[in-house]
Amino acid sequence: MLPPAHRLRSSREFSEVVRRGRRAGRPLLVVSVLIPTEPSGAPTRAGLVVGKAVGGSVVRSRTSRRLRHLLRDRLDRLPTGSRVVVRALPGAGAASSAALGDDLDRALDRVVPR
RNA sequence: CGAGUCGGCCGGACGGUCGCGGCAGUCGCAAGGCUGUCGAGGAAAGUCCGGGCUCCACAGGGCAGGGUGGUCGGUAACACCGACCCGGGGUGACCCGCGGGACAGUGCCACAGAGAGAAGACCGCUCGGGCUUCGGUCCGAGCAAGGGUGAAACGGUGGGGUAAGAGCCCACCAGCGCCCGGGGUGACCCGGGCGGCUCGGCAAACCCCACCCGGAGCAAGGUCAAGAGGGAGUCCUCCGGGACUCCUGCGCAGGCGCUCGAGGGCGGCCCGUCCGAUGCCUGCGGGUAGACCGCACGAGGCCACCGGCAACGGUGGUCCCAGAUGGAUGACCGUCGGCACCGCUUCGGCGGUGACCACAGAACCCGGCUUAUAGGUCGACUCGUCCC
Repeated sequence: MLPPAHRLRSSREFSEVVRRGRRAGRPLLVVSVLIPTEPSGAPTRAGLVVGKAVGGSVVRSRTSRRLRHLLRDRLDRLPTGSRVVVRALPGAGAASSAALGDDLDRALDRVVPR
């Protein structure tokens, strides 16, 4: 888990970010980001989607733990107050942390304005 | 030393950097910080049985339905466990058994075969008669020993008997039924006697018998705030607020009813019985959830001693051991260990390479069962061979 202040908690927020946010796909994952119109002091919040297509429960848990650690180190790259959802694609279960981090970096590059 | 049987345990280790959740303490108005401590499994899995717990209007009788099925014990309970009995397998340790009833009734027994149940005569055996090319062949009567079919053909061996034969008769054996004696709590076992001379299998076919079973499930269920409002979220904003979406003992419309009772519960049906009034039914629109409790001290783990063949029980001591809720229990790096492959080898090993490291992730909690599982380790026992 991320610290409570940085978590997305409800199903409604997840679908909102995925539906209305900017999206960037990579072979292993898809990143959706919803950036507030005006910068605010609110914390950046994130959530993961790791579905059954990724693998069994052991594989899913391992994948989401890896993604969580990778995402934590990159939260400061997003404007404060933005919300982000990372969805793992079927290949993610077999990927190493390094490969996942690579895809995550490239996706964020395309989604975040500089 | 070799082959094997049964059971128990472990299932990566250490270090570094960065992190997460619970609890306790402490600092702080608060957000949060700091310190300490704990933090996945033997199957957490499949969700197949059994219970605890919670709610329901205490759940009664009959029918229907479901389950169990050697005996005795263990247990909260079980379809589980232990010991024993019976049958089968193994030289043995030991293993396997869906193990009540086939004289309560109904039904089925494929293929092959003449015949699959109070069955049957294909080859065959015997006697009589006809024909004969003297090899046989046809008709009638008797028979079921031998052959053949089959998973299974209705006792076996020997003798008597006969035209040939047959429990037709006799002896022994097997089997069935009944009786007596002995052992065992019991399933059952041991011994003896008598009887008709003989009776097949399938109940995981219907069925019969005995015993057991109320339903729904932690999204169970409860507490708190608001009082026609409240809560959650998004967007806009002139920061006063406004708009929209969703949820809810909420709303709107129509209907029925308040002891002459709408409607409903007691799993299904019947009987019976109970509940029942700002209540109930129908339609419209709307379906993954405000916070907290339940929620982790329990049929609990470990260690002694006692009882018991054992499963297990009793007494005493000691320990506190996950509790998340978009869901913690970890991520990365290094060293070691193991495995596979390659090279070298003085056969002891040495070096290198490898996105090689079993099955698998708690969600109310326990007891089981079943299934998955790389590798390692310990113990008891059996058989064979050799040595002393």
